[in-house]
Amino acid sequence: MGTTQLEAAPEPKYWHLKTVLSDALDSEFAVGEILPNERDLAARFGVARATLRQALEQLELEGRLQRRRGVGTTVAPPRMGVAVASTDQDWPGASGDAWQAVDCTSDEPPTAIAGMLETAPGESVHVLRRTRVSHGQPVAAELLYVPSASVPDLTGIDAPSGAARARAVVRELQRFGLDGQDRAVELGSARADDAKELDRLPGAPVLVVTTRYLSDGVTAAVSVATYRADTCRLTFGDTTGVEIHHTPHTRAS
Amino acid sequence: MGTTQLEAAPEPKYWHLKTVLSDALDSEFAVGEILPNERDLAARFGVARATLRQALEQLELEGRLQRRRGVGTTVAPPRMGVAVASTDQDWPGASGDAWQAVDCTSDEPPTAIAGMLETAPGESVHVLRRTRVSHGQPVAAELLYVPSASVPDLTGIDAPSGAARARAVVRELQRFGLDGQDRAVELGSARADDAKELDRLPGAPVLVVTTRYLSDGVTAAVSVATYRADTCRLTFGDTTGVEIHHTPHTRAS
DNA sequence: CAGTGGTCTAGACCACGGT
DNA sequence: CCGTGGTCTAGACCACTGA
Repeated sequence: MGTTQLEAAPEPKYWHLKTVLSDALDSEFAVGEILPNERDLAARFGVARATLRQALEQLELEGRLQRRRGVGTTVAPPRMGVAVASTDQDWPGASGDAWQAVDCTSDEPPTAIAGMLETAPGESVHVLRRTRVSHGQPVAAELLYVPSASVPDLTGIDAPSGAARARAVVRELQRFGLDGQDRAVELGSARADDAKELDRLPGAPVLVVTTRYLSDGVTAAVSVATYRADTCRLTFGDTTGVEIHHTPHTRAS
Repeated sequence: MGTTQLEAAPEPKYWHLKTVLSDALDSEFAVGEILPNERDLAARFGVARATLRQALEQLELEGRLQRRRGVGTTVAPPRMGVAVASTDQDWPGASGDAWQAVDCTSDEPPTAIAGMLETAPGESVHVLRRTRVSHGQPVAAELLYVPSASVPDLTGIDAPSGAARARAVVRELQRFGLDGQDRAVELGSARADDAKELDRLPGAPVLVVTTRYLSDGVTAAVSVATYRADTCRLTFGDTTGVEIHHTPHTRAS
């Protein structure tokens, strides 16, 4: 027999702290309420501020807290469900979608994008910037790459750039048939420009949704959308509006 | 005193450091190569170890690095594409899927799950644990909740628990028609049990995929799958095997 | 065993938001 | 201006891995 391991597993302080805080959030705080500042909290729990911050960071990552410099730490509402794909596949800009065109320029795409678009090296494409707002706050920033070949009838548009041109490009795109979409979701950290759009600090965790729009068997456009990982739950499927009470994750059963 | 302010950079040190390291990874290191240890790296860049670690953490979050205690920091291969949904919707356990049944118990589900299953409070359901391996390493751990009503013909099965029973439950599930699936993806941190399964530390960032299986208009089962966020890119759509060269994110355009 | 990353401390200063 | 969270330092010890 021998090794009866009771496993006196030394749980890290910040991990235990996270559990304690999480329970406190459930029982003693209301959504939107402001927590004591980090220095007070650290003193109250008898740990260094860095340790306390490690716990807060995890809770923010899980969407339980929201921290803003100069303001304080508040209890976050449950993550909002954001529909990424419906059963019926549509071009970007289909009527009633939640995206707002911001700008349109012409630029050389990153190599990874150029590879998906199968454009020649150095070839410029239309680069649309769009943002998505849900429940009154920005949830996603998107860069939509559209090769010139996908919007041949754009010559008549006078606006050389800006939101007006962006809408024109989207309008032209919808004249084509859409064969399908390929999507991928991965974790990333917000670039400086996206972070600004999302009202977060650079490096904030984001869910990066890369979508390839297929028309006539070729990639007609590629979209890279970065969603705030702290506030969003991406939904796929038919009943996008269904309420899921709370993420079962990180909660003890 | 560290703050050498000759650089007109309001950019945080760790952020700049991350960029420098990222470029170095592209140009000077091969996949799998071991980096110098954190103390040496910090000294080389003239920063405290904590600051260096902040940069490494971000790079690990983005899937560029892999760190293992007692071993070192290695250059991670590009994220692997993991198919989460195909066009044809299937029950879990459909022939040829990548999941491996591990265990099956009967337990009361978390309240959030019970809400989706619309089971009575306190009612026990089958809880299957499955793991998913891709390219030789574990990528996901799943808990599949199946109400007894969804598998009425399970009485003949002798195995009270374990992998054999898990496979039996899955087999019974497939006898029903599948109306559709609802999926949601969100960021979470690995619970201790999932972390062990995924060969990561507790708290590691994971992509939580919650799937609701609909049959005859009711929720026949709910699955909560946690994917390693550092190594996985979740793919949705028809051409799940398509190679996407590199995440365009976090790379300067 | 030695070396690695993981945790933790007790300070300090900075950047930002609101008053 | 003050108070907040964000960044940074220079140590220390612990837990794990592999030889």
